[in-house]
Amino acid sequence: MKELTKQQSKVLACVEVYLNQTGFPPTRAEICKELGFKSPNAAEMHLRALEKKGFISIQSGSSRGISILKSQQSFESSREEMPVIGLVAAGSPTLAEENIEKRVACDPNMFSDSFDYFLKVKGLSMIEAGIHEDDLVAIKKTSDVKNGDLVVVRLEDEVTLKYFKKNNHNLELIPANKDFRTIKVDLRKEEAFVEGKSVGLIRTH
Amino acid sequence: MKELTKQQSKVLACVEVYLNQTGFPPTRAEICKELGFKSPNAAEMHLRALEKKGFISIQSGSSRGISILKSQQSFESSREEMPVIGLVAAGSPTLAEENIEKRVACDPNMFSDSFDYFLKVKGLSMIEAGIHEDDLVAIKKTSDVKNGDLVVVRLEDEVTLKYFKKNNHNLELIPANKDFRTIKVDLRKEEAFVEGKSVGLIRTH
DNA sequence: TAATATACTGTAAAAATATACAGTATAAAT
DNA sequence: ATTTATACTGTATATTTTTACAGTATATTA
Repeated sequence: MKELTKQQSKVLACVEVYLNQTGFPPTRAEICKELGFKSPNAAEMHLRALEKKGFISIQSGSSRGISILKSQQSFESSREEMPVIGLVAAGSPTLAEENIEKRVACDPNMFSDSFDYFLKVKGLSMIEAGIHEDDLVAIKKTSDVKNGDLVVVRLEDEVTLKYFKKNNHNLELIPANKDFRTIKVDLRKEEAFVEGKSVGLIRTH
Repeated sequence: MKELTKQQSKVLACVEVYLNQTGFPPTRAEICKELGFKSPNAAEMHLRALEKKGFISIQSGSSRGISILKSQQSFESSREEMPVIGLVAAGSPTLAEENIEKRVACDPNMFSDSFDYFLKVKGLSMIEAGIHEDDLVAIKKTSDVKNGDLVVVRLEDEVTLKYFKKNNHNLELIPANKDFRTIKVDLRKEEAFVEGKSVGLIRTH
């Protein structure tokens, strides 16, 4: 029921192209001219079908009142839906589809630095830094971090969000909660991978 | 010569917002309705000026034939530039141009509820709620708030962000910091205006 | 074989829209 | 003191546009 006929697909493409070129949607007559129809009703019927199938909405009575709901050519990288990843205990936070809890539309440059994904916080280890459970921390993938940065580090099979402090081979991952202990890593004996650092945070109240 | 007057700027913003919300540009009449003009010619003249200054192009004879050439606020199709307002001591936080510190591109529905602007937090009165100085709290304009909500309230000439608690005529505005005192208002003697409530928060690290 | 869906043509009227024209008012510039 | 630019109101009209109605044709389904 949700599939488009060949002609409906053409009409939808025509509307999208027109929109991209002019910045506003075409009239029925313009669609006809573009696709070679001789009656505005041809375009009208296709638009109605597209609306019924949920691809567009038509604002009745308004000229050019067509809004694209489902874009046909929507697989462009221009979408700014940032993935939200749960802080899973095992394995690094990958962007594999199964780890993505949801996506949030926002500007990748809304913080001082760009970022690659959101990490959903579990636990209370950073509570005194004002980071609560279920907050979304914006993570920029990088291993270029300084002491004091809030970083995502993977140790063995555990991923953690902590303050970063390193002196030679001694790495400390410092929580912001008196009830938690600093994780100390001797880099000569154990491995630690810096996955990224936080550039911001969002929370839903 | 390329600078916009205040009104031209408003009209351009109006067109851009309309476009983002509906997917097509507004008519002259719709601009008037939005901005409070009573003559379609008011919109017409501003549009002509915007065209002359190179911010838009108008396809003569076409309804809604407005194309944005230079966007005032460079935002993408599915996002809006949400205003950021400083928490000023005097007066209510209005969206007047002079109160807007900057704008942040993001999805107005990124939180559980839609919102109207960001309030930039001053002071530490909500620190135990994980709300820091300079955090941006997303505010939805409403007076429909419940006890426990994080609200923006105006008292006399002071605007404050606190937890809301009301019993009959006793209003309490509760901070989240032991060093601050709860503000108690007897609504029979003093007035208090609920400007809105928080639906979320963003912070730049 | 009839019914149904797709895909149109052609016409026309009502409604939406752009846009010209004639004014008014105000503040800043000359 | 007069011009100039900004910022409108109010009205009217030609044009654009939507949209309903009446058909035609063809392929597919029942």
